[in-house]
Amino acid sequence: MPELPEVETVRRGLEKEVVGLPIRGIEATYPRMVLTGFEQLQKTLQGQTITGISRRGKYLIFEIGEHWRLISHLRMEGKYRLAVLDEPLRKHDHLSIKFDDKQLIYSDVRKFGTWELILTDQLVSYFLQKKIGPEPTYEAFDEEIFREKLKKSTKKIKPYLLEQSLVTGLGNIYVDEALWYSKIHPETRANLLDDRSVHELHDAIIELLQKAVRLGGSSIRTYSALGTTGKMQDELQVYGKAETPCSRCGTKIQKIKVGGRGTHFCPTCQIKIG
DNA sequence: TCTGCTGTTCCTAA
DNA sequence: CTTAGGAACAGCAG
Repeated sequence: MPELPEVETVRRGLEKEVVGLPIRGIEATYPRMVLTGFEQLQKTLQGQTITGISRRGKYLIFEIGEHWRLISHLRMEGKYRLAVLDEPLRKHDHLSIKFDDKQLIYSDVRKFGTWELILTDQLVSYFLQKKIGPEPTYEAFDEEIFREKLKKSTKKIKPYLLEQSLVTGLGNIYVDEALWYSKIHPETRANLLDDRSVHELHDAIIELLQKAVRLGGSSIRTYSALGTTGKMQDELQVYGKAETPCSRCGTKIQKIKVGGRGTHFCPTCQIKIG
């Protein structure tokens, strides 16, 4: 499910459903996905109450009591859903948190998603170490700093944005969208972007992700789970639109490969420089 | 059956 | 430092 808007939508759903509930037990059919160890997680969280759900970039953070934070990353296909207590786990369900009268199930076909239990004290250093950049808001995402970083790099802009270090939250869908809005070719080297382009890109990222959050994210492959009823997929301009006309100029949207990822762009609006 | 594709991230090697 | 490529895993389309 995972770019920032989808993760934020899941966060809001979880917040409504599980905050304030004491954890009665945790079950795993795939304990290996708990990188910090399933047994310790089970022992530590038994009886503790979920006090909040927060988010940093694409990471969900379960706040558990004062001292513990459970960091959940959905990667490509992780999903949460609520179920009655006696519902058995299905094929791709890996973990379940049991409450008094319901359970929260984590399901993930590709098993890429992870859970990590850390002390609250370690939260800041966790994200520092992963080099997670600022949140995509006007307050946190400073255009000057963005411009200076871009100026010092010859990386292609698309893969660079996917690193999460310039700004966090973009994935393969929204990065293509943001580059289309700011009329930048995805293979443009970062240091070749002029100030005007950088400005447009900066604002496009913020506006696009904020709009996607407002619309509840994009639901591309969906079934009943928290955060899967978004409307943003109807607003996409290039992602998944290969061979259809660009809404700005009518040219057919092209699909190429950049940094190993499928990449959609308008060859007329997004001219390659350099 | 085989290939290539998929909303992510991390690691290695050149 | 940069990039490319592959790995983790499973399913789907052609």
